Amino acid sequence: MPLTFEVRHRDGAARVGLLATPHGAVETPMFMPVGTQATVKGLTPDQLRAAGARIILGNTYHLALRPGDELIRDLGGLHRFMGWDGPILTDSGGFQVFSLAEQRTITDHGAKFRSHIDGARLELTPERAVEIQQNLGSDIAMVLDECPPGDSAPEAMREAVRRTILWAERCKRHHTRADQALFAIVQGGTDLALRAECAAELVAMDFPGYALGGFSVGESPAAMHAALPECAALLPEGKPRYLMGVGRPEDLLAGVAAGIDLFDCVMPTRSGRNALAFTADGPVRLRNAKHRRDAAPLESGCACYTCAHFGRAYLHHLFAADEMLGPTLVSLHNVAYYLRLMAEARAAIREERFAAFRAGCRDRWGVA
RNA sequence: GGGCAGGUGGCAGAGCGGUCAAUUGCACCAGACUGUAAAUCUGGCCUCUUCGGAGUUCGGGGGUUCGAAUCCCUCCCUGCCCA
Repeated sequence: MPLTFEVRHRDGAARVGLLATPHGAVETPMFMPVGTQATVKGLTPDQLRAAGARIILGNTYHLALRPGDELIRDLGGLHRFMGWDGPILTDSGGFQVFSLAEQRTITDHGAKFRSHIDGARLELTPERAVEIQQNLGSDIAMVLDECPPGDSAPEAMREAVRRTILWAERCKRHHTRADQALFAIVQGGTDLALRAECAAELVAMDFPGYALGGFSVGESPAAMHAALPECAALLPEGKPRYLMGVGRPEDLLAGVAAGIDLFDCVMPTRSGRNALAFTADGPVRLRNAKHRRDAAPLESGCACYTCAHFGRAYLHHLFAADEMLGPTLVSLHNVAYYLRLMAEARAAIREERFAAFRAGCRDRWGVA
């Protein structure tokens, strides 16, 4: 078995589980930092591990383009290539079908792209997406899906669901690597009937794990929060559930409450590079002048390397001076904060006080 | 002492008769960031404003003109070159 999953505690719909992969086991709910181009931007594997990261992401589209999936295969696979020996999940490139919309056309055969690097034409088919991910050797691969914008017309949404199902089937048929699990992705936007239809089809194909895609793609956060519980409930109880691309701390807790096990998001690292830090007391914009003389740590009580060694004034200075250590230190803290939040959520679920924990967090963040 | 070149918003630096409250960059201030085309992007940055505008600005003073940052006179100041 390339992957096992076991639910160990429940608190309402929220659950604590253990996900075991060929590169190690991780407790869930878990947040996965995003390392699109075989690097979680600005952080070394050691720093990631120290921040609490146990499983990270890589990207099919980016790595196939550069340096090439065959090259990575020949060099021993993605784990060895990037020096990360823990579990890796690779995204299929489905999100690039969405985010590179300007230079792409979609047919049932696949998505034709224009490389964002040099403009070269290339095509990502379900089969090719699987092949790339098998070459990368990730522990968890994702099916190629079509991820329409949140404000898409109902017909476009239905078409995306139809194609996502079609592609999932082809991915599954093409997938042969025994030490890799292939997860399916449910689309359908905030239309619950469409979600249900998509989930039913995919569940019938019996994947080892399921993701909810197509969230945080333009719809309101409130609409996403409202749809999550029902969407998560459409997925098999005993298999891992992954909410793709989400999100802010409050979105993560909404997902956990709905019964989601895995999350990924660029937010902690991208925001970290842009001087926005997440803390138990809400976001801190380190470029703001009010931190110029503040010797206090970014977050008091935080055990991360950044908070243990530096004050806000120093971090402010690093960003003002455009020093590369600033993005690194704040990314490090943000990743540590996200992972601590997940650890606290797991503890709260074990003690069956998750709802109170979530309410307390929202209170301190100042979220309405 | 003589010659030349200049003095524009925090800084650098455009503009050289009206469309100029004045291009642009930097600095500064604030905001955004959700399966990474992002160490990125957006907005603000003379004063007041009921956000429609209004009032004062381009070294100082005087003048020409319907109209001047832009032309003339004069004074002050800076840089370079020659004595």
